[in-house]
Amino acid sequence: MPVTRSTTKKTTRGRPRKSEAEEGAFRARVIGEARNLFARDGYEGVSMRRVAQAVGCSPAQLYTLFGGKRDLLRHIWEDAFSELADELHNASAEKDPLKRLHALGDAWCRFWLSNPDHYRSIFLIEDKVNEPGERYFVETSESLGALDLIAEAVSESMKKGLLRPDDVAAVSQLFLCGLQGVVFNLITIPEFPWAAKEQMATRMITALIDGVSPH
Amino acid sequence: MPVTRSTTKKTTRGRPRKSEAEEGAFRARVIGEARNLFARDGYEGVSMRRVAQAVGCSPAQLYTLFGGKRDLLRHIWEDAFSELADELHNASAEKDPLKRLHALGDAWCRFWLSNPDHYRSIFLIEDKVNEPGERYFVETSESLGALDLIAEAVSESMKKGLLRPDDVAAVSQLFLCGLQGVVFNLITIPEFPWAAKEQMATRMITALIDGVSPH
DNA sequence: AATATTTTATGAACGCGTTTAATAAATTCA
DNA sequence: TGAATTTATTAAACGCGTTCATAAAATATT
Repeated sequence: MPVTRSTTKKTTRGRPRKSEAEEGAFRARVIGEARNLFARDGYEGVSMRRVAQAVGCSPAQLYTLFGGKRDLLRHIWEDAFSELADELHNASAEKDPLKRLHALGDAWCRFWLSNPDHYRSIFLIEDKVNEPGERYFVETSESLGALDLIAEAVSESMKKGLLRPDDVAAVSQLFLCGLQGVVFNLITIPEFPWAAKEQMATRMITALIDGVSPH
Repeated sequence: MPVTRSTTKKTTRGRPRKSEAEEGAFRARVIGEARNLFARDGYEGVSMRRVAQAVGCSPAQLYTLFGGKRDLLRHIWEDAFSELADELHNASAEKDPLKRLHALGDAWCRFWLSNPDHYRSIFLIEDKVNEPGERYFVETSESLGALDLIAEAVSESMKKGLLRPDDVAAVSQLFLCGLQGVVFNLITIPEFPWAAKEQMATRMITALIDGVSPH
């Protein structure tokens, strides 16, 4: 066995590796082209072959930089997530923790409901469910960053006696689930005659807040 | 234009149509084989070609009886749904409408959480979102039958003053969303450290009931 | 028996995501 | 200048869901 894999080979014999800058530039170009195509024709409407053609490389080469089509898509989400992060940040400006909690939930729902295509691409997929470790949702810090903000508001509310003392994580997750449920149903079953489609998110938030309030 | 398409042609000239019995038997056979395969190897793990081979016909013929792979799957759900319907029916035995509401939500969540593969196959799909009209979820009466039972419990609870008077449909849908959110999150992000995974459904139900209770 | 007609069944193809074996390119060493 | 070696790139293939033109089958009419 080679005792130590020398940290940096002084001289290598074969073809040199692409510089990180080169690789980064190529990645960026692929992501850019893919974003355009996805935006125009949707995730399902764009094939890897088409992305490759737009970039000017072979389909196979895409797989040297990205794990697959979904992984490629993930790099595009990050824009969406940062936009969501902005809105959550704005919502966090509210001082009163209960109002903030409400604002956070509202922002979350409003964002996804106005970006249903993103939502579908991200959450509605059954592929490769059992791939352990790297999971897109948990991976993307911005996503569960919302949970952190919620947890903060919940914790603060409990300290101030605005919410019944309880397991902060559990209550926060309850909120996330409620919001997720509203968004999920409204997006996946849009033709169902939902009562008060607009107020449903607000309704969920107020109901949950009431439900975990003192008395 | 042919004035009247005669209701039943006395004699037709070409090859006679397959009798409904024949067609039904064939359908049943396909569904049976498909169910076995899906149960063994999962939805993604079974190809139409394999189903056809198991049945003993060409892949193309499957498309004369079923709209596609997903449509084929839908016929298999119906078992699952009727099982769910049974459990919901049991839950409906409870007289007290609030307790019944709780039992219904509990049954719903427990069912899906113990059949995550079914859940994923049914709910987690982004294909053909915009096909108008025939939508699997709404279509399957058993599914929103749960909503009817919930609505009944909600309505009765309101009449008895156990819940704050409100739009019955809206409140019922709120419950469905909350439950859906819990199940969705627990199933799609199983590796996340959910606090109190088991009690989460109960927590959601009680919180929502509290949230829409008087005072 | 031959033909026309209607329905059933399928072989072959399409584009898809992805893998892989082979090739091309770029460098160091002899 | 070659040969060796390492990396980059791709052509070809696989199995997939699905479609469609065509073939096969089964009947009524001539």
